[in-house]
Amino acid sequence: MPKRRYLVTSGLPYSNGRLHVGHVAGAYLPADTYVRFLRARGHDALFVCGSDDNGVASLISARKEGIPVEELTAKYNARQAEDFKGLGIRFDIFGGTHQPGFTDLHNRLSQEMFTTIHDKGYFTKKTTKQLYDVEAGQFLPDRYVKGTCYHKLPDGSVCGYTEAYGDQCESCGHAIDPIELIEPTSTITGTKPEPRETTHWYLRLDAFEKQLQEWLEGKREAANGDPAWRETVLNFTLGQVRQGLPERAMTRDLDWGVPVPLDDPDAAGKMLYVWFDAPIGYVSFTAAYCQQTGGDWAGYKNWWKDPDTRLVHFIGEDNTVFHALIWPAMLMAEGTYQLPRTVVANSFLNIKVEGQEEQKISKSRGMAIWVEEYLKNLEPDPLRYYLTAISPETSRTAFDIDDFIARNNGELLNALGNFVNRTITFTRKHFEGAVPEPGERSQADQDHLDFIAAQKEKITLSLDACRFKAALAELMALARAGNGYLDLKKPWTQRKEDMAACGTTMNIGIQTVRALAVLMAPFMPFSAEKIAGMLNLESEDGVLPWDDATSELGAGHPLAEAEILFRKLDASELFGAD
RNA sequence: GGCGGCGUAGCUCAGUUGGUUAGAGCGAUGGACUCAUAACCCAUAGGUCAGUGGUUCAACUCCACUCGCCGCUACCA
Repeated sequence: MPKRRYLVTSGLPYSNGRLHVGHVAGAYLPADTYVRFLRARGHDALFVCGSDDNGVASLISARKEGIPVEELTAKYNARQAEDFKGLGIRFDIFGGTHQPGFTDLHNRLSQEMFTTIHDKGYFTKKTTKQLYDVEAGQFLPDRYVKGTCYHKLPDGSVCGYTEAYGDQCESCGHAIDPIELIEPTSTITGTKPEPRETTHWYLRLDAFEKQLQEWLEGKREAANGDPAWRETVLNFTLGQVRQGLPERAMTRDLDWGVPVPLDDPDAAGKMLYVWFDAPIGYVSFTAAYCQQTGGDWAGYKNWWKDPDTRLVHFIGEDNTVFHALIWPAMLMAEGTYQLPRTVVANSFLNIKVEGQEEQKISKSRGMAIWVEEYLKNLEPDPLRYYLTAISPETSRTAFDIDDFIARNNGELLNALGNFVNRTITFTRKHFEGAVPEPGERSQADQDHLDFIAAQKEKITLSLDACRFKAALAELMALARAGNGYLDLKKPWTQRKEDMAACGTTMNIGIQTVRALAVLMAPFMPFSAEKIAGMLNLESEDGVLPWDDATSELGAGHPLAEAEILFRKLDASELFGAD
């Protein structure tokens, strides 16, 4: 297999809060698993992420917490970085669009892209009326305006719902133009905003409709080693294209962000739209990485402008429109960058606790499992395992605490952990702490070895296709088969009758343990590392070469003492409210 | 209203171009074993694949409609 070069990104987390399990399951854990898999197969991979610090949401949060926005984003950037580290999600670089050491490069690259697109004529300059909060001194995004719904119902009356937000009325369901709201109120200050004129630059997405459509249509099938895109992403984006793509404003009236780099009085005091600069974060963090490791930030071009680099974005479903339509359109407009090869979008994760209905994860209602809290008491691998097992790849799924406990105890502990433990323990005890001679293999022995190879192949295919849940199920099938094999061969009986036959069984048992260690490493790196320790395997920076799953550990290879991989969990001792 | 998705065993879900008796895990029942974190293994039970109609030699799989649930509808990210 030829060595390939990958640039993998995870959607930038917004640096105005902590991370919960839904974030992890969406854009971060699958990406980390994928990168570990690529490296195990010998490919080059650069894994890039960082926080999204700009935009109005962090300003609002900073106001709420009563601290400067720089302080707020720095605080959450650091805490999120810790969370990722604790979970074994290992980015090569974790930057931030407004963090010290990153801002200069980020602003520069963002402004360059804006300028290039502007000079190529893909922006339209337009002046519109928007609501302005005089007290806060800022224009209000739709969502931050509240008022009475003006929408006329079929019977001729007016909806009149008084709690309607500026984007949509929850009572009649109609989309709202905030300018039309009756008695509008700013949700920031509670004052009445006034309409003011403002000028912005709109990206002409319509100019790229055809190009986007052809590009997306080409993603239905796997090609050139790139997987087929998920149907959910294609259905959504192609549906949008079919309906026609409107112009979208790429600038905002704000004082926090990347300044609009135009020599135009109308651009004074304006910033780039946060969704314009956020994906450029992937580029600027790459540049920062190049600067930190090789001294030359311009090295980012070797990743971003080289057609041999495969750019893969992992995101949550809410980011689909930005990563699969707007961002590619920006890249098409700019003209010198490579387009994403793959955009992997996961759906949201709901949460379910005993006695209650499944519901959305919610900060305000305390319905969330925070990574920080989890890591205080528990090991990362069970969470990595569970979140992959219930990965919302095709539709929403729910984090169910009872289910988490049941899977930890029944699958990780009883099936996988116990198999590793019984195999190592028995072999050490009866074969002087080393791998026994393979001896003569029966049909059953060969069948089991064939099964290992078959599972490795299935897992490889599934991971290549970014089907993490399916790959993990095949891994568990191998652990179960290991248990079945031992029960079939009964080495505890063989030991008394035919020591050589017993040695053959345990030799194959050890080969199975080794295969498990290699194949589970992308999913559960900490546990894989423990098994590697028991088997005295060489691993380079935590990477176990993928093909070692089916290469045999020789007779006489020493074994270390068995170590408990997973411990039994009880729901009552975990996950206190909030 | 428009776009999209979902509805498969008691529970959670898989079913990759339509093709033989529809699968897995958990749970339940019965049996076996004792190397192991009282774990593991084997067997059995259980489904009119939401419903109706259609295309086809053949449909869980394609088409139409019905019922139920959900998401999105774009300057909040």
